[in-house]
Amino acid sequence: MDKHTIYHIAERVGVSPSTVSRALSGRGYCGEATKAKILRAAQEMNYAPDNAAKMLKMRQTRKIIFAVPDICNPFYFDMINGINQVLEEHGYLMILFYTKHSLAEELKAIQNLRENVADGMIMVSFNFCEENIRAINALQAPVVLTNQYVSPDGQDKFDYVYVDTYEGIRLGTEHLIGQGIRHLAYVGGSLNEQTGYQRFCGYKEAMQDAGLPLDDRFVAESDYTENGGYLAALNWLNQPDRPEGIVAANDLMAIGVMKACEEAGLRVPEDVAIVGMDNLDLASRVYPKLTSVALLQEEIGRQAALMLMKRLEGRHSAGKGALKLRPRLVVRNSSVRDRQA
Amino acid sequence: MDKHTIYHIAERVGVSPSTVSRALSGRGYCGEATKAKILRAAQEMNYAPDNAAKMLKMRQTRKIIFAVPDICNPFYFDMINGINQVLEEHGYLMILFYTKHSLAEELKAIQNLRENVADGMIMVSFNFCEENIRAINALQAPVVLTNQYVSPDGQDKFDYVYVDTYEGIRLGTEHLIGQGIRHLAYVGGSLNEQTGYQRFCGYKEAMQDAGLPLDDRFVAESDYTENGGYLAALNWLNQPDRPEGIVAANDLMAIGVMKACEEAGLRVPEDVAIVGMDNLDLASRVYPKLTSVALLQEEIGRQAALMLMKRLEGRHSAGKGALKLRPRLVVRNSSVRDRQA
DNA sequence: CTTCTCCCTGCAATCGATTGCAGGGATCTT
DNA sequence: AAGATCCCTGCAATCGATTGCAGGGAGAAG
Repeated sequence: MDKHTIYHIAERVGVSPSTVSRALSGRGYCGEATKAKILRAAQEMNYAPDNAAKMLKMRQTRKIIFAVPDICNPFYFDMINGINQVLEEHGYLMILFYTKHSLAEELKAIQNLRENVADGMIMVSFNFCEENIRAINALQAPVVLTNQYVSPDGQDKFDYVYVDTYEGIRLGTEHLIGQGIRHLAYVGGSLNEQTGYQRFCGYKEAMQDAGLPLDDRFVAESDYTENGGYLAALNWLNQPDRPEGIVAANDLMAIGVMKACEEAGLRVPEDVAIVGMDNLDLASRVYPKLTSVALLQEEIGRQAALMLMKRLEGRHSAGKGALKLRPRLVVRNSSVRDRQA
Repeated sequence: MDKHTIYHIAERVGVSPSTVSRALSGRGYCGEATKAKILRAAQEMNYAPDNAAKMLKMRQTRKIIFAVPDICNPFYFDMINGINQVLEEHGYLMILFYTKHSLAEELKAIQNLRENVADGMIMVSFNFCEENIRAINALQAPVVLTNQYVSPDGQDKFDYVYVDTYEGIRLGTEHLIGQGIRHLAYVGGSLNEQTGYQRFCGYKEAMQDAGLPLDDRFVAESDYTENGGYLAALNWLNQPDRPEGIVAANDLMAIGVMKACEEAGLRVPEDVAIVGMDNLDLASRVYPKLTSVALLQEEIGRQAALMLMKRLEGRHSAGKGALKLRPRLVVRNSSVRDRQA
């Protein structure tokens, strides 16, 4: 039951620790007879190798950090799932790090990498700024981001995998326009942040291309929560010229919008048509079912993990990796007037 | 940018590595002047301590494993959240380990503990059997289970925190009976597994206490998935003496049951009243809103983590810890006939 | 019989931080 | 002035596994 080391095994079998190490790891020469004796002794003594010692000597942890802004958002669980599939195949473990949308926590995650807590990191960040980008670039360990990020100078050392959310919002907006709706509103995230701004552009350009006017009163900067969507919609629905269609930059906000419609006594989609984005499990369960843009989060997780594994295994070491996936519109009842809910 | 060690700092400042270690860790004596010089040098050299070396010498990792059967089930998100709150306060990281409901994977998680990958583990297991119980008992590291588990001999060394799901199902069943429903059905998990059996007993005893007959035809052993609930209900709803009320042992199955009702053209709750258990976020979002028994998963996570922290900090080392939380019924539309959906 | 390989094994250094022990200097006590 | 006390610092061992180097034995080749 006590902790045994290779030294104990060595003593018992009557060989040197190095031989034990070679027998157990399979590296280097080792005679069949001694190897068998060593393996049997290890078995009998219930030997387990010490991870810390291995880490120290081998200079690798076989762990990666997944830094995620918000554990509560179901969006990320699909990513976790995708990442985990790949890690498992490669014999890595996942350390889940919750950054709470805060720069300070992201820097803590980065610090953990500096301390060799893990071999690499996959990060979802809404806080791109000079400070964390510099910190990431200074790392030895590879990092994969899952946001779109346009590097100012093209000098950044990290890879990224992302879905084009500009195109996603554009798809959703064009879908509503295609339903004959001309008076639209948009609720998204902060416009000061790259992702939030790109999504808004998807809306803006779809409107412009259809020759529709853009009204500031019907564009809300919110926070990706259900309540945020609810509040934005509540404001619009009281106006005499309320919108007939609302594009939300994620599903949670779209669900908040639906709730506001319900309270205002408006029917979805007859009075107000709605599209969301993320295509959460939830989207097909709310009433009416929510039309949403699928962002393939599981696939993103898988691809990000694959990219990280490549880096860690030394292949693919030159150049920056970037992979862009295309979103897909999933049409349900919240946006189509001639369907049954 | 290169990796620096305390030896480099020592050389630069002109002291010994031990002094550097003392200055940085704050343990042992160290003069103020030298300490200041050392801290400044560390700062300038961008020094980061090596986690592996620290782990090896200190014999602790400051990580814990959370072994969870199913990453896709939203039930566990809340637990992760609760656990994480406590870990963060104590400066621990979480390694997420996905056991896929498989004994082999649970044993792998245990093996990781034996190899000192983490200092302790919180585990959700539906595979209690002699093999993994023995493996857990043989561990040095503390383990907290979040299932109810009645030890045959009282000799087990692990703690547990759980919600009494027997009482939960009983609450749900009594609620339906209280609505005047006399013809009930129950869909749960395997009866060969402790948790599954206890839940069934909650149903059975509530029925018996109300003087209602128990009919094997209306008890289904399923698998806690939406589809499992769907199939069980489909079978019942075709019968001439279909049940007026269905108790499901979790929300996903309850939602499957609702789907079957919808397809069979039966109204919920007018034709069939339904209660679930878990009180997922989803329960209040489906249509009609699902009455469910809340199992306080976030609180369980928090309590389990607290118990583990106590063990790791050496307090509370004697005796087995057990904490039982009481479930709570949340009444919504799926079970009450005189409400609006 | 000698020489050259080819295996197998042991010695000892190494990864980077921590810590018990002891020595030395400064200050205080009697 | 001698001894006691308190700080500060360095030496060296330690945690447990890995690995380059070299020595030794067996067999093959000449």
